[in-house]
Amino acid sequence: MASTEDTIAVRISKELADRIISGAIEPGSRLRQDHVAEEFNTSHVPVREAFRRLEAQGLAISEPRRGVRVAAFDLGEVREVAEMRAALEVLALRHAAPHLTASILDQAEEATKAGDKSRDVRSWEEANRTFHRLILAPCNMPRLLSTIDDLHAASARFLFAAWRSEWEIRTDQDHRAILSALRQGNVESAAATLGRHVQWIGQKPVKTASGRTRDAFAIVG
Amino acid sequence: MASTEDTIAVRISKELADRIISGAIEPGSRLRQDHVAEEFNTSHVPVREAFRRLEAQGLAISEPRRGVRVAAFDLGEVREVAEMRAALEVLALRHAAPHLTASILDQAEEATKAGDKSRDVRSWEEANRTFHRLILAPCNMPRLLSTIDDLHAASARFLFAAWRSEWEIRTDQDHRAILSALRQGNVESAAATLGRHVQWIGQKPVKTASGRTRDAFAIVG
DNA sequence: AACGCAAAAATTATCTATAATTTCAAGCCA
DNA sequence: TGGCTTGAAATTATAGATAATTTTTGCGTT
Repeated sequence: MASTEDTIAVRISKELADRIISGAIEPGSRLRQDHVAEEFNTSHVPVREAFRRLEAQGLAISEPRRGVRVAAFDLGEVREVAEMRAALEVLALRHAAPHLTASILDQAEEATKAGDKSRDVRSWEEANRTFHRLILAPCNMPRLLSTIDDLHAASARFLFAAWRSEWEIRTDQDHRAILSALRQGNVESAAATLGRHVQWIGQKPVKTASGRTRDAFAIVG
Repeated sequence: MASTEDTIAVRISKELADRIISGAIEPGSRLRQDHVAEEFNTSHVPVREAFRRLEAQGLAISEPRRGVRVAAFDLGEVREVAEMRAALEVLALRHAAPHLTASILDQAEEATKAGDKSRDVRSWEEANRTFHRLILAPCNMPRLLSTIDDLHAASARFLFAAWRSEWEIRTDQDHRAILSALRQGNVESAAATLGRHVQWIGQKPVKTASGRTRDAFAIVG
């Protein structure tokens, strides 16, 4: 990671994005530029630029003169992101399919196996993201891919919010079905499965701060 | 337009976005922060934030320590934006359809008529954008709508680059077909037409700086 | 105790100044 | 002539300082 290449603003935005996604900073909490600046030993100018980047990714919300806060989210937004991912990943897959090689599909299968073996959410999420990236990247549509990346970041955030600690091992049949369809050159079937796959919304009871339990939702694909 | 409400950075980014979209600033040309700052009578700090916003919209590209330049584009990107718009606008329409009222559809029809009467690209583009916004906004998916907005900005840029001056009047049958399908409650048909509609890429010979002619491409829907 | 007002503190937004890097052009050498 | 070096000018990136706004706190009143 050539982080020395990056500008300070980029470094800060990446670090903050990580914390927001992982849940280390709570939704709705304020991001204070001077505090962040002090933590990273910089002035607040790069911090403000980092805030603009987070805003663009949908991870933070800025109100003029009233500061920046970590974006909140609800079931509606989980659904929205799921549907956007379905639409865009299907589009990307259709364009990527002609350029997929056996080697790429093998790597994607490895990623699936890694996901199935994962004993915690974080490593499952990473493997899952790798799978999707591998089969979509050959579409060669940079704007589409970067939009999908932002949606994956949002997905991961929802996921970590719901499955903070416990995670049960599960084998991903969808990934396998997608790979098998692609290997047979059946792009339509692969696309259809992918579209259904990323719209599957998992549900899980979680304890709230007040001790009560409610259902949390997240995209699990 | 309560531009006094906006922060200086937002005002600058809006103005620069306008110029980039209209073609007043050429693709590839550098945006120099001190020059922009001087023009807007500010320091360069808000200018830098404006640059980050333009970057997020895909209108500018920033290379660390080497400055920001207006994003270039080619036929591939025109196609990419067209396909993303098709996928996302269809999604938005499906969700908006149940909330569409007769009044909204009437307004959309007015927008279509305004487009048909337009004698220049700029007013046609505005009417077209109004039409799409009207029928999609009720989907109530803010993230989706803002992504679509950015894609419309890109579309407009391609359009203005191709049809800088001449524009021929044309009646938009697609818009009418979409409205009629929606009035009959036939969402699937409306969505299918919309998907085809925004992927239609117009082609037009334009004179290059060197006096030669080449084909320019743009999304015309 | 609850409410509202006012002063103090904190915070954001912007400006000015400085350091670091890149660009560009003139001069030099092969 | 052509490519390379070098230094000046331009430009970006960051720091430090200031003005303006918002939030918090504390006090007095009901």
